[in-house]
Amino acid sequence: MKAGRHRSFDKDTALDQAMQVFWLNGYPGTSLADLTNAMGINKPSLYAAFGNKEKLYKSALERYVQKHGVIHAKHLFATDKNLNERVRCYLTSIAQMVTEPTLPGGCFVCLSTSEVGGTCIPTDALQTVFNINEQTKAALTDFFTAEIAAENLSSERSPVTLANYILSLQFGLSVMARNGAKLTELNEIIKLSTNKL
Amino acid sequence: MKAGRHRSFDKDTALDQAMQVFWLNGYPGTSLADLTNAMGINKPSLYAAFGNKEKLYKSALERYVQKHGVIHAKHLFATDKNLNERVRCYLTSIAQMVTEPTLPGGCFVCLSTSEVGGTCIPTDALQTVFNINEQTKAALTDFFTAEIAAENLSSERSPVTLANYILSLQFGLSVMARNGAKLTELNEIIKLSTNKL
DNA sequence: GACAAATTATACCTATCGGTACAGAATTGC
DNA sequence: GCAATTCTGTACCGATAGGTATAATTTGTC
Repeated sequence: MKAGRHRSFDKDTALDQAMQVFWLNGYPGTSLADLTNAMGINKPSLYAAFGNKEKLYKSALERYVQKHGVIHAKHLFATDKNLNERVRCYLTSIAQMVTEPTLPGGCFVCLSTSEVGGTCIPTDALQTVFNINEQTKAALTDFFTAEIAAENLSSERSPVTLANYILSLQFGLSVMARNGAKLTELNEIIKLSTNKL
Repeated sequence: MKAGRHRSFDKDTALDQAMQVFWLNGYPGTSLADLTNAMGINKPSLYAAFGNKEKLYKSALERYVQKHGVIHAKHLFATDKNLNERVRCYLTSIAQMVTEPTLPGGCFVCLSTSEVGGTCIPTDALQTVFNINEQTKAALTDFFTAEIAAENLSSERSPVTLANYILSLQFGLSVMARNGAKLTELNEIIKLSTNKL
């Protein structure tokens, strides 16, 4: 055990709280006071544990991906369903999350991407958002490449185009959720989107 | 002519500048200094002409709708194309705008909708955003209702569902543009989205 | 138990936030 | 030309922004 006074809060729990605040309000809309209130700590503790606002934001984004982002991909690889059903389950899983009442609503990465254009988000954080989206796109591209190779899908359209299509659907669902759309509505959209893959 | 010193700037031009700043940075990401710099006026002039930050934001949103929002609908009613082509032209028109290099990128209303969840946007402005989206949805619903009545479209799916689908596509295109997607990529997405309405 | 190391709470820093008071400058009606 | 009116520029307001110095407190090591 290392010497010195012990941290009186759980770092991961505090990061979860910070993530939810950023998720709700975005980067410029979140103040340090918002963060310390939600995390139940004071500023020096925040800076000692997480660096600064920007680094905390990046950590929150990465935690979001781990906790609420990667969990949906498993539906794409379920062995007991055909391609259409799997993509539908994947998107429905996302739709459930973005409308989940106990969460801030929408997708944190989508909000961050929307805010990316502005001058108020530090360059490093901006790059983190781009990287996350690039990873999602790459994963979807790989998925569709494999599906085409397995002849579950026509090769008429490129895997990249299909990946872009799904990614833009995810974004669309997220913003719709922020606009107050209900899960049933999102599921209707998904049905419409995936009946012609 | 009314008495007193004349306003030394054009109100509509100044509003256009403000709109672009809000469009780029969002509501919490835009400061009064950003606004006055872009508008080329100082704060008392801004307050005299536009009220305050929130009212200016609402005015900017309404101007956005008039200047960059309503112009796309005409493609839905072109008489020389079938339904699929018309919807495609509508979405392509939007895709062009959200990727237009001389504009801030993405859709202002989409960004505002994304930011709606937070606590930093005043309630009135929030309501304005909801109203705009409600109008868009209503217009699309009316459009699809008419198309079904004209037997250009199967009545399997409700006009509201179809409207939600198109609206979520618009949002998806907007966020994709913010993520750096090129117009050609967005057009691929649109082709994929509309090839079996 | 003394000391070194690490965390805590308070208080403070400068800069900027949204918003305004006030004085001077410009314009019209008379 | 003068009064009334309206806008502009500067300077300022209290509050809050992100961030930190400092001292007190808690811990493991010797």
